[in-house]
Amino acid sequence: MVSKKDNNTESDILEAAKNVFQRKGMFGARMQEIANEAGINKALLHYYYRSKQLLFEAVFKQAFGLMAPKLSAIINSELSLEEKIREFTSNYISFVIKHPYLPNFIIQELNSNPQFIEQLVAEKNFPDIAGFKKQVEEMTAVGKIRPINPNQLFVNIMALNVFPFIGKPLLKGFTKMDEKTYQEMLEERKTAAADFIINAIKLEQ
Amino acid sequence: MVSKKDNNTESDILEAAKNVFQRKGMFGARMQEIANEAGINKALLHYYYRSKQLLFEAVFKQAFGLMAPKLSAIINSELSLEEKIREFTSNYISFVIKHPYLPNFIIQELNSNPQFIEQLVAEKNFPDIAGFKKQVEEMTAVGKIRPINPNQLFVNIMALNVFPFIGKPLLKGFTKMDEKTYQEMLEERKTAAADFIINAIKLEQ
DNA sequence: GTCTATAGCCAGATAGAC
DNA sequence: GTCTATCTGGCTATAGAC
Repeated sequence: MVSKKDNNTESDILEAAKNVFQRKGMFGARMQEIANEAGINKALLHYYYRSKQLLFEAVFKQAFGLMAPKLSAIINSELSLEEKIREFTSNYISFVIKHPYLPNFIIQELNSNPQFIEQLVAEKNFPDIAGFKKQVEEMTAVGKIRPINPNQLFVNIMALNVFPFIGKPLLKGFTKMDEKTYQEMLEERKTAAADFIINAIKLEQ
Repeated sequence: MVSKKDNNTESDILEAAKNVFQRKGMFGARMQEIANEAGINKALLHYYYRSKQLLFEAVFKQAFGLMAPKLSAIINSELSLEEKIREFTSNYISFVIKHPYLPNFIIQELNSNPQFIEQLVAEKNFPDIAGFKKQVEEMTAVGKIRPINPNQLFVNIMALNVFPFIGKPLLKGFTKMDEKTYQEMLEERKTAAADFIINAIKLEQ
């Protein structure tokens, strides 16, 4: 039995580190700022996590671990292709509206630390999408959807869901949307993004 | 007349800085590494650009200035909506295949330096997309496309074009594509992404 | 314009008291 | 476990010779 009392400091640190790392990234973050946000002392960070690098990895793995299973659960469910797309889009956008820094954090760190990927793949942290690909091929074969490379469809689904969060400043610059309008646009995407995808692939019978 | 000789060192520095900043970001980059890559001494960086911050801004503005006009030219052309989408998608993807670090660099820095946006907007560096929006509304009004919020369509177009570059490590992890397959997928997107968009909005008459 | 040498600062990490 | 004080290294920036 692992003792469960007194794990407050440790989880306070992780929570504070999450906030700071997600806002500032690995290099932009300061241990002092994390300590302040956790309401403790710098030395304690090292007592619990030994180094900045290790603290960062703990945060990253927790963040990634939060996203991956949600995706996996839907991808590998018994739902029809159309239902999967609607379900995933709606769930994902709702989730990320509550954790807006998450996608950018993950993407950014994966881009600057390619070794993370190998590690994550090796540890089987990536949900398998083979079932999804097969489903797309079957739907194509029976003429229910327009022929499409399953990888392309997967990329499109991810792009339409993730990019509005990562590209927010850029998109706001172009479209001149204010913050409120942007949030409404994101809300609308819970169904609008799925509609867009379904329309793109569906064949009238 | 501004003298044009002897601008080699200055442009060597900018080129080296571009490479390092795009790979490592503002905080990850080291002045020493930039100096090495430019084949000169650290002190010279300061001689030409005064500080890391100013050098960074020079790189960023050059990068952003490379992308924005291409987009603007197409958006504000006389092409039909469908042609604009096909033209933009094909041009953008071809361009970024040659400059793969660019989108991530721009997005990342816009996300961590919100003041950049205000500056860019103030300096009118963002192409105006009002003409595009109007075109979408007209096409909707005459029943040529499915009704869609023009902002949503714009977001979708950007997402489908930009995300495959920014999310590359993530997408490779999920789809298990190797590097060669991934590049082929990107090539295919020059037309496939546009097809996807057109199919999503087009109405059979 | 270009270099070497170094100042000055700041952040991560540690020692050691309590 | 938690704190204060301090070490240490690395990085930006500058001084000054050539």
